[in-house]
Amino acid sequence: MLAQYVILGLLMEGPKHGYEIKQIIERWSGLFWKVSFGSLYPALHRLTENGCISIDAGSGTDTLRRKTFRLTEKGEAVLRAWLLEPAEGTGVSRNNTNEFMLKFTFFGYLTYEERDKLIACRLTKVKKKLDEMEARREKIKNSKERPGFYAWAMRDLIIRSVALEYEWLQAVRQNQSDGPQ
Amino acid sequence: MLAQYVILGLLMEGPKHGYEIKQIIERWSGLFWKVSFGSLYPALHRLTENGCISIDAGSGTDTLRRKTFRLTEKGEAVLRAWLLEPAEGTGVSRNNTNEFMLKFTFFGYLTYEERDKLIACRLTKVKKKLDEMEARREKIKNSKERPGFYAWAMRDLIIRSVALEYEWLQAVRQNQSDGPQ
DNA sequence: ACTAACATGTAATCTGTTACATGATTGA
DNA sequence: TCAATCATGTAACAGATTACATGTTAGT
Repeated sequence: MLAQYVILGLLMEGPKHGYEIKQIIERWSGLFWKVSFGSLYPALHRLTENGCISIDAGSGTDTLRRKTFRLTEKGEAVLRAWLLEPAEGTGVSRNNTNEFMLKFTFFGYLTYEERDKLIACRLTKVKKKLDEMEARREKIKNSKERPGFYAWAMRDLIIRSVALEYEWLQAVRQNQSDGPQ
Repeated sequence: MLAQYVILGLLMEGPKHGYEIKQIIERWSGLFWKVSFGSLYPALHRLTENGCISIDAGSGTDTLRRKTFRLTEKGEAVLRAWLLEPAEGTGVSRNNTNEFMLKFTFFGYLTYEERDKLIACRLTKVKKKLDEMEARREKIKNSKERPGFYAWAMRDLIIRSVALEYEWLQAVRQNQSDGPQ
């Protein structure tokens, strides 16, 4: 699902073939996001049928039969629409392997106003989550619930990682005007 | 898959019924782990067939027909075995929504030696990952690759979150002897 | 000659979510 | 009485991984 948008995002730089896309994703982040060929190629086929990407004429006929995929105008529009809708979920979450992080990576393709608004929106959400988590921690502290050392420490790390995202977002917001691009 | 182990871990505290287990998971961490009924109940059935848990006699016959599940000796052994095998994957990763975190929560059921060994193992892995990531960042910095402000900032957050886990692990290792339990 | 990496693809499989169905209990 | 929550369960569906199949190219 998200794979499709990552493909579109990477093709913004220029045409690429499938294997290349996988390599970039791996390099660019063995970090928090992986794609297997079993989902990459079907995704490329779907996007081609959609008309979001096109296969460059002549490609696929060389000895390595590699196909060069190119972003279409429709694909660009679809990417933009996806980037502009605020991501659900905060911090270390289950499914959405941080949809926000994935979108964020491509924020350079938005205008300053657009991305600043998205970052502000995210900032509000993360702050709210952080407050909730800290309030919940206080509540547990003052109750008879005794969660044991390890459950408690786990909660501490989760809260701190959300706090880290919050501070990071603030710094990003400050610096984005100074940074390259 | 992981749901099964979480069930076993929670049943260590005492018998519970399904709905209760879901509530605990939600409370205990709307944080980074969720279970839907559609996976919880089938998991409970599988575990019952396995002989890892048993249904208390008489339960399921009251008006609310709720069933009380109890950990068996086999279930306890299966949980222990799972806790003792070092978790794969580091930090913010795709699938394993931090298998380590999930295991860590139940470390209280292991001996001091067992959990200290696991934490030490984790510490080594996280340090290695962190070093790799920092080296990669340096390499990119000194090359002509210019990833743009947002891709760069994304990388920064990922590295910092792994660094956070590293520092947290060190603190946990220091404090576990002092803490409760 | 052989191995590793390049390159694309499909099918079986697994796992989990969503949506539905059923019915009891509690409090407003 | 009505809504919310308690309580369990199934079936359809979506998504992704693994394993397999196929063939090329480059380096040792």
